[in-house]
Amino acid sequence: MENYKLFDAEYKFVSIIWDNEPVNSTELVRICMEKLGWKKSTTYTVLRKLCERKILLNEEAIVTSLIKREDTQKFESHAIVDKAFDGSLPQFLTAFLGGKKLTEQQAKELRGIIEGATQ
Amino acid sequence: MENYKLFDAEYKFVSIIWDNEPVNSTELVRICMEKLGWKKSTTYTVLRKLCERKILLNEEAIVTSLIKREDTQKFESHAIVDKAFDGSLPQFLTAFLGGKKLTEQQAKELRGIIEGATQ
DNA sequence: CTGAAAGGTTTATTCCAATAAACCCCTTAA
DNA sequence: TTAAGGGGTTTATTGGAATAAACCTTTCAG
Repeated sequence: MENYKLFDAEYKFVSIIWDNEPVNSTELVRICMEKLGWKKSTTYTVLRKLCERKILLNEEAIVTSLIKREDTQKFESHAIVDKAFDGSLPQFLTAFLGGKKLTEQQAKELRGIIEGATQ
Repeated sequence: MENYKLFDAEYKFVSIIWDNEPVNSTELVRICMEKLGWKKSTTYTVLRKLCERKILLNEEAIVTSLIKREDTQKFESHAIVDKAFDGSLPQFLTAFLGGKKLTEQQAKELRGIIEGATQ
């Protein structure tokens, strides 16, 4: 879904909602003021646009998300791998590690994820 | 280096150069026309800006890159992991796999990369 | 000599993400 | 009855990415 594409400001905003939902809209205005430095109208503008795109829901001043954090994470991870690594996860991993060494602890965790995904 | 941040159009452009360098500027104009649908002036405008930012070099109509593909790949991979996965590679990997299974072949390749990066 | 091609630069235009100012209506407590 | 919130919408403004039109100089083949 091309729908999952969030711009930077939108991403920060939705992250706040994921961290706080369900959240009252006035409370959301307060949090965005504090964490993003946004004015009230900015928050409502961004909120409305994301509601139109069916990414958020604002019902009786209660804001919730319609897409889960994991969904955008999956989308974003594939987007970067496609864009910059020719779709190859090994290439991504190699670039990310970039010659740096992993501790045994870190390696173990990664191995575990791979084993868990192996047939 | 905040320098490695390339916008979408810039990224496509630099990718073409990585694939073709050293490349003559007139030839580059031809390739960008073909692959990106860019007019000559667009190519020269983007080229000049990237030269000003020391990302590309245009010397006597020979264009080369000053930063390597691996450098931006490393930058971009860390950027996304920081932005969307709280800096956690395991979280990235989990989201990327998203429940999908790996073939033994794929798992083996990933394991190999991890082993290669283990102390 | 000339005109076409190579190798550019200067200066705009367009589009849209990001942000907000200025309103609006409704409820409720003093 | 009013003014202080709560819960918004309408309409701008701005800044920068993306793209290009128009123009320029030099070289070189015919």
